[in-house]
Amino acid sequence: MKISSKVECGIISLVDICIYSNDSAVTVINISARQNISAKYLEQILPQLRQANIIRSVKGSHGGYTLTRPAEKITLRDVINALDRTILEDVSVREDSRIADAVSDCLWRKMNAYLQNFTDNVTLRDIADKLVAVESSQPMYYI
Amino acid sequence: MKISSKVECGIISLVDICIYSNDSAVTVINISARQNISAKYLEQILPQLRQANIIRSVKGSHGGYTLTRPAEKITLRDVINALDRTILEDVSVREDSRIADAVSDCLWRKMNAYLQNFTDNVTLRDIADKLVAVESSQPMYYI
DNA sequence: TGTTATACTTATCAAAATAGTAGGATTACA
DNA sequence: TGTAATCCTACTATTTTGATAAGTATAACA
Repeated sequence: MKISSKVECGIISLVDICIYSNDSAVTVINISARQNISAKYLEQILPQLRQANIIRSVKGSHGGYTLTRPAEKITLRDVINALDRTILEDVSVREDSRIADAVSDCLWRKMNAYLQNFTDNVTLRDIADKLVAVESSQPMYYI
Repeated sequence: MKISSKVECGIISLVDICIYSNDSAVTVINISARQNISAKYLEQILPQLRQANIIRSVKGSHGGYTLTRPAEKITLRDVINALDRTILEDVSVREDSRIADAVSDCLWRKMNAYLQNFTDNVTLRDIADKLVAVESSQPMYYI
C-alpha cells in the first residue's frame, strides 16, 4: 500500500535511534549518514516525532535524540499518527447518496479498523529484532 | 485510510449497477443522476472496469453496463486493482540501508499482504446486502 | 565569554498525483 | 439518418508530497 516517504523515513530513524543510542543521544547528522536520508529532511520529521512524545531531544553540543520509552511500547500506529494522520483516518469523500453512505459505513470504516488493528500490533521492537535476525548470519553492523 | 475518489466512485457505480440492472443495462446518465457523480467522470472510470472484465458494456441506443458475473464473485480487490493499482502494491521507497531493507521486508510487505487479505474477502454482494439491511426499516428505495 | 555543535522554525519550491472537464469519435438501433 | 449511448484522448486546476534553504535558539566547553 501507499506509505509516504515521510513515514518510512520516520520509522527508519526511530529504528536507528533505537539501535545506536547507548546512553548518548543520536544526532540528525549521524542518522542522515547511516541511512542516506537528507539531514534537512530529517530536521523536518524528527520534531514531529518529538511533539508526539515518541522521542525526546537534547539541544546544544552533545545533543540529539533518544526514545522516550522502550521500543516495545512504540507502535507503528503511534508513528503513523505522528507523521501522516490521514493514513489511518477513515475519510469518506462522498455523502451524496444512500449507496455512498453504505459504502462508507460498511466498507471504509471496517477496512480502516482492520488496518488500525495491524498497526497497533507492530512495535519498534519487532522491527529491530527482525533486523538483528536478518543480520545474525552476517557481520554485526547495521549501516 | 486514504481511498481515492476514483475507487470510491467505482464501487458506488458497481453497487448501483448491481441493484438497478434488471435484464437491462444501466446507463452512465442514470448512475450519475442517482449517485450525484459527474457523468464525465464516470465515463472515465467505467471503461477501466470494463477492461478489467468486471462489467460489460453495450454501445448505442439502449446501451449501458451490466456486471459480467454475480456480485458475490466480484471482490474489492478486483475493483481496486482495476482503478488504482498502487493501493495494493507494496512499494518501498528507500533501498538505502539495511534498516530500510528490513522495514520494507518485515513491515510494508506484511502490511500489504494483510490488506490484500481484507480486500479478497469483501465482495460486491456484501455491500449490496448491507445496503438492503440498512434500508429494511425504511421505505425501499436506494437513491 | 566566545565558539561550536546541535536542535528548532518557517518559508519556499518543484514535481507528481488527483479530481474533474472537454470535445469529438464510434457504435447500434429505430 | 437521427439519436442515444459508450469510448478515447487530451487538457487543466488543485492539492499533496518531497525536499531544500536560511536563519534562530540553546547548550556544552575551552
